[in-house]
Amino acid sequence: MYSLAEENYIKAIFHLQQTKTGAVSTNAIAESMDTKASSATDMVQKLADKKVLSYIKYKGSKLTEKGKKIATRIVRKHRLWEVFLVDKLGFHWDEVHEIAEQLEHIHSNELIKRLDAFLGSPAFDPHGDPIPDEHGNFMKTEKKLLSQLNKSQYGVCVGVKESSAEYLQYLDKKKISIGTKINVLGKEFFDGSMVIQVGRDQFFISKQIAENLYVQTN
Amino acid sequence: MYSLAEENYIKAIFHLQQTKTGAVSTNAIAESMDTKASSATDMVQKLADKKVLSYIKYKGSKLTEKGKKIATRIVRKHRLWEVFLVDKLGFHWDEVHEIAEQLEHIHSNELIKRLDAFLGSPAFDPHGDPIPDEHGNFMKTEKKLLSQLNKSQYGVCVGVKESSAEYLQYLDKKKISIGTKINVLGKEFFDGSMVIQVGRDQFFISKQIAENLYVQTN
DNA sequence: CTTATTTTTTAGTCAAGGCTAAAAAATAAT
DNA sequence: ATTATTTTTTAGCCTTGACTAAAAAATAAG
Repeated sequence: MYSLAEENYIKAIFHLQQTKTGAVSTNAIAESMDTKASSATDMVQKLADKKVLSYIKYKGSKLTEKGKKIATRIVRKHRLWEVFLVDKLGFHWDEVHEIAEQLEHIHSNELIKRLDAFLGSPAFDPHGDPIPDEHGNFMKTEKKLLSQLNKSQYGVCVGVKESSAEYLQYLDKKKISIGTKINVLGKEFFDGSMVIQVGRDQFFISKQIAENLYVQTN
Repeated sequence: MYSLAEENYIKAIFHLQQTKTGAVSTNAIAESMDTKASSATDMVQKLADKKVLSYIKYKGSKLTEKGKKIATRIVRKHRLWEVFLVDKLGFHWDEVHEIAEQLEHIHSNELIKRLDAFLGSPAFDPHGDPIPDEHGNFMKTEKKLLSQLNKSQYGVCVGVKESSAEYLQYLDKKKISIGTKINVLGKEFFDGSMVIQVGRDQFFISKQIAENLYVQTN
């Protein structure tokens, strides 16, 4: 059994090595955990002792198969709980992260199995992120960023890259959620800004908005 | 915000002062928390500093109004989650305690409000224990112990005093659950044992069984 | 009303998980 | 190829919540 702190480190490292390739730096871990590098060093040394990750002094950390398994279990729990909060309790997608952050640490295999069944074994969470199955396998999707589309193309929103409450609330205000169809009416090559159409509304979005929204284009 | 350890102490003291009258002894707290008296002393001193309870050296502890409020909130959460686990996820009533013990520490008022609504604002948990409302008020019930009934009387099971998995499993085996009607066919005054009827079955039960089952008799 | 026993508290440790300050290694800049 | 700078680690300390052993208070027994 792993402590709350250990689980949170494992999850953070897992997410970090999704984006960056190779070993994850101690500083990156500390930053993402909102703590000091010295604390992160202590923790990765402990997790290395427990064979959860491989760690080379001054070189960084990389989760072992064991570590990845622990991480995907936590991610699975987090995302299933998010589905529960939105689908069953009627929460809004920008309100669930914090609560799921707590619920993901509840220990009970039976609970997860039953929760999954109760929710109809969803493949994606309310933000469009894939929910790993009980073996830790993620459903592969060929999604791209809205910013990669050009004029006259369109896509269906399938998820977000950034999921801060601010960003999600912006999307809400613009009536964009999972499943929303987005038409690109124009694109400015200088700054990457776009004019898009959502439902009957047309409006301008900055590059920053466009490169944090995933769309599917088939 | 209170730590996990603090919340568990508060809850334990709350339950202890339900049964025993007056202040709760440090030893009783230690025993119920499965820890040593010295640890309990440390904790009650800390909780007294925080005005959660009043503590007099060598005399024991008593929750303040503030402390009782915290405790009932935790009890409310625990029991609501138990209803969720049984009613929605199909768990058996003897399997839910451990999981609810974890879920009761999730912090979110909105979550509890929505969970309560989702479950239809139940007044009792799967063991027949009353669920306090959002103001901390328990529904009053005039239940008595099965052992208090005499020959030819009957009652409807409304709860259990003891809720160990062993006891609950015994009740299951005998097909006794909340709502089950129980007829007392005979009672032995020497040892308090009884012969009872449940559905079409008649069988013998010891005093120990009878005095851990609550019934309503109106 | 003393002595014995039980209960409770105090004093001193320990592990987990943080922190700061300083040292050491790696990387960048002259 | 040396400095300078950044990154990472080490060393030492703090808090929380546990523990053991010993002291002190309360209660029971003679």
